[in-house]
Amino acid sequence: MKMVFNNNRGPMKTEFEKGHHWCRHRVKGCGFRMTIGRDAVLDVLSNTEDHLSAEDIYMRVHETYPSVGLTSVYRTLDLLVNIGLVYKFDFGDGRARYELAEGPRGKDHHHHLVCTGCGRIVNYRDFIDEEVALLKKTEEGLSKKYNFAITNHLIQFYGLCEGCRKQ
Amino acid sequence: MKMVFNNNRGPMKTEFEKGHHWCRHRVKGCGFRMTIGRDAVLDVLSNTEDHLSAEDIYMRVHETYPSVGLTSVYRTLDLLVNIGLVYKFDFGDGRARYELAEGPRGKDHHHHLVCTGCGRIVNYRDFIDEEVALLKKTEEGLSKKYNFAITNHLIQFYGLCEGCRKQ
DNA sequence: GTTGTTATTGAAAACCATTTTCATAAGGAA
DNA sequence: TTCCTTATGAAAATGGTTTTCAATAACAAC
Repeated sequence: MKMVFNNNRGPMKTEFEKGHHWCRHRVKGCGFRMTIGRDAVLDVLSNTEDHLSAEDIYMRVHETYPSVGLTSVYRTLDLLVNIGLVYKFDFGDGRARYELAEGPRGKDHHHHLVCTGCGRIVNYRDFIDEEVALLKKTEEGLSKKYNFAITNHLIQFYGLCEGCRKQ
Repeated sequence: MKMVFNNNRGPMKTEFEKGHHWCRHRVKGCGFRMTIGRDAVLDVLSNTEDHLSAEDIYMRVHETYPSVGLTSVYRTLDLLVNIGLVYKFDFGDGRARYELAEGPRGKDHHHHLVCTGCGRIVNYRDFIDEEVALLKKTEEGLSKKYNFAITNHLIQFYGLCEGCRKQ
């Protein structure tokens, strides 16, 4: 195994051990095997701020591990979404996008601002507190009224970014 | 021209004239021709509470006008979305769904509760006032901060309906 | 009503993200 | 290391949507 970096006072880390520790534990804890492909996908997701599509992720994984195929990336993403480690989004451009669901400090909130011109996506956290309060209240009300067990929500704003507006 | 119904004190209405008057004016006002297929699609959309896919709409149109093809339904929906008469939604089941954007009294709000089990979709209006107030405020803030011209928003809750929870 | 121009159409083929198939490879408990 | 099972890659299949292209229909001008 190739030694890669040693960023703290613990033992040397291998490629298999960097980043997303809790994710790997979760995968194994759910009874799935940890493989190079799964690790590589988690690695890509935990090292980006972008909203990557399956193919984006495949291309980045492919740089380091050319043996990992697109099919496996799809399968891995599907698995990660199912066990709740990853969120899958649709911004209307015909391909799904994926984001790590939570950081080390717990659930993040994923609200988006989407440019319908160029497809640029901004993750915003402004107003999140107020939104969360309203969402919680709404969620409770809707759950009761419509007898739904609500597990998730989605808020997206669509518009044109500065660049696209100029044209 | 086939006479169909006469539901008020005005002149007899033809099939071409029932329902969605403002929609037809908008289509022509934007420089497009009014055709049987376009009229039929608008007719289906203005007579349903459901969230129909392109194929759903095609099948309903096909009952009355078997000569209208699926391709035209797609093209018409695309046109209607572009001129703002129709909203296109994605609920994550791999096919787009369409809803008339506004009723005679102005813009409606389209917020959804989606069952991830069976795909059932509920349009809710509960909490809309509070949501709209927050959305407006958020919209203004985000517009300013990120330099976006926001034109639209989307709120969806995902969960399991009563029936799906029992399984 | 007729004509002429041009947008619109249907059918079939193309497209493309995603899924399935199936034989092979690799994880990991014993 | 062995063995069983899960995971994998390559290729084919799938399915919603779009494109192509020749034929048709809308509608403005006559």
